[in-house]
Amino acid sequence: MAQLHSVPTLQKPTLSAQVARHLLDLIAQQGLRPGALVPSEVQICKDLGVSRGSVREAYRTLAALGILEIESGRRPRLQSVSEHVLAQVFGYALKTAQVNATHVIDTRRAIEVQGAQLAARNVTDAQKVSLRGLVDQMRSALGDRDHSRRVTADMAIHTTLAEASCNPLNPLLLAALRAPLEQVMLIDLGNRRSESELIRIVDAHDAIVERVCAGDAVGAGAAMAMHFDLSVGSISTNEHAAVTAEVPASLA
Amino acid sequence: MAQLHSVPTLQKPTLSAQVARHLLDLIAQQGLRPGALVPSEVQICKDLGVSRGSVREAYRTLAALGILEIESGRRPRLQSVSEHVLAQVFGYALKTAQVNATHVIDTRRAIEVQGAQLAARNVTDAQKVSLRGLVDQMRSALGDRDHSRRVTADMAIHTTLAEASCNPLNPLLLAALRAPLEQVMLIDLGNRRSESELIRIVDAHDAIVERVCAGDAVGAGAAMAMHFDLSVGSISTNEHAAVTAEVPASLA
DNA sequence: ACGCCAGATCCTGTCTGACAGGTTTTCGCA
DNA sequence: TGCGAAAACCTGTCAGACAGGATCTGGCGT
Repeated sequence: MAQLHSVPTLQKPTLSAQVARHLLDLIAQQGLRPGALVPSEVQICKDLGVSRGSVREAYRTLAALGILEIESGRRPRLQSVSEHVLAQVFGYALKTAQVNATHVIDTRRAIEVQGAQLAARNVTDAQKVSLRGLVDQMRSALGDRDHSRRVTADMAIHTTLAEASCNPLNPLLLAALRAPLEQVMLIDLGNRRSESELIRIVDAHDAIVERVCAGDAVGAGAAMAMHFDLSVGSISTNEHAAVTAEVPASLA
Repeated sequence: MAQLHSVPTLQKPTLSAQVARHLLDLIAQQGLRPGALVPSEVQICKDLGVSRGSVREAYRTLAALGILEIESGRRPRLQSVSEHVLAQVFGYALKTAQVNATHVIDTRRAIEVQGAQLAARNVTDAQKVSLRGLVDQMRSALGDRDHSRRVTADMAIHTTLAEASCNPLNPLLLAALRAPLEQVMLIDLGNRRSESELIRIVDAHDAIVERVCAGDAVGAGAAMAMHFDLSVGSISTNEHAAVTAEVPASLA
C-alpha cells in the first residue's frame, strides 16, 4: 500500500515528503475536487505528530505544483490545474538552454494542429461568432501603428480555438508554451514583419477560422499547420523550417 | 526591473517568494546550467538577511518545480528538467477529474504523430537498429503468457521515436503524459486484447518504424496516427473515438 | 426580530535557536 | 607523498513565539 513515488525530487523518504504524500492520499481517498478545503498546517501537525516546519514544507511543495492554494489567514484549498506551473518548467528549460524556441514552437504546432481539428468538430455557435469577430478585429488592426491590438486578437483566436477543442489540456499547454516564449523572445516579432507578411498572417487566421466554422477538421488542421510553417519560416530560415514546411501538404 | 511574475501561487510578495525570485534571477544572470551549484541556505540567509525558514521554503518551492536538486548534506544544484513535475501536474488533473484519460491520450497522439514525422527526418542509424530490434522483440513476445515483454518493447519504441525526433520536449511530454495514465488505468489493457488485435498492434509498430527508417515523414505520421486510432478504438468505443478515427485517413 | 459591529478564534508568515546526521574539505601523521 | 581522521559545512527536523490577516460568534442597538 505504501507506494513510494517520491513526491518532489527526494529519494530518501524525508518527513516532509511523507507528509506531502499523505496529503495527496487524503485528496485521492476523499475524492476532493478543486476548491475543497484541506486541513490546516496545525491540524496535520497534531494528526501526524510532526513539527509545523515539516508540514509547512510539504504544503509549500504542493503549492509550488499548483495543487494547493495557500493564502495568509485562510485555510488552504485545492486549486484548479493552471498553466503557471507548466510555464515555469518550460521557462526554466528555455533559460538554461535545455530546449530552444524552435522546440517549443514545434510542440505548439503539434498541439494546435490537432486542436484545430478537434475544434472543427466541437466548436459552438457562440465560439464561431467570437472567432469571426476576432478575425475582423485583427484585420481592422492592420493599419495600427503599434501591433498590440492585432497581437491581442491573434492570441485570443488561438486561445479560443484551444478551448473549442474540448480538450482542457489544449488551452493549458498552449498557455504554458506561449508564456515562456514571450519572456525569452524580447524582440516583438510583429514589428519586424512587412505589410504583406501581416496580411498573409491575417489571411491565415481567417482560413483557419473559416475551416473550423465549416466543421472541416482536415482543412482546419491543414490551415493551422500552414500558418505555423509560414510564421516559423519568416522567423528563421534554417533548414528545420524547411523540413516542417513539407508536412502540411500531407495534412490536406 | 522588479518584474513580479509571482513565483509559486502567491500574489502578495511574501518573503519566501521574493527569495525564490532572487534565486531564479541569480540563475538567469550567471547563465547557470544544470549541474551548477547554487549558494547554500545559510549563505542566502546572510546575503539577504532573512531567516533560514523562509529561505528553506523558497528552496523547497524550486525543488518541487524540478529546478533544484536538494539532498541532505550536499550543496543544492540545478537539475535537468525532468518529466516528474509535469507528470505530477497531469496526474493531479486526472485524479481530480479536471481532465480524463481520453484528453491525455489525445494529447499524446498530437505529440507522437508530429514526433514520428520529425523522427523520420532525424533518426540516426543506431536508432534505426534499435527500433528494428525492438519490433522483433515485440513480435517474438506475442506468444508470451504475460504481456510484460511486449509492453516493455512497445514503450521503448515510443520513447526511442520521441528521442529520435530531436525535440527534447517530445520524450519529456511523452513520459509526463504516460506515467499518470498508468496509475489511473489499473486494468492492464494488453490482457484484454485478442490475439488478432495484438498482431495488428505489432504490425502497426512495424509500419511506423519502417516509415521512420525509410525517412518518410508523411508516412510515419500517418502510421502513428493510425496506431493511436486503432488502440483508442479498442479501449473504448465512445463517440469520441469515432471522431478521431476519421482524422488519420486524412494524414495518409 | 433583524442587522451590524467588535471581540474571540483560527490560520498563515516569519524569526530565533538548537541539535542530529550526512558530505566535503582539510590537515596532520605515517 | 599518500591516507585517514577530524573539522567545517550543509540539510533535516524540532520547539516556541509573535505579528497580522481572515473568519466566526455573540451581543448590542435599532
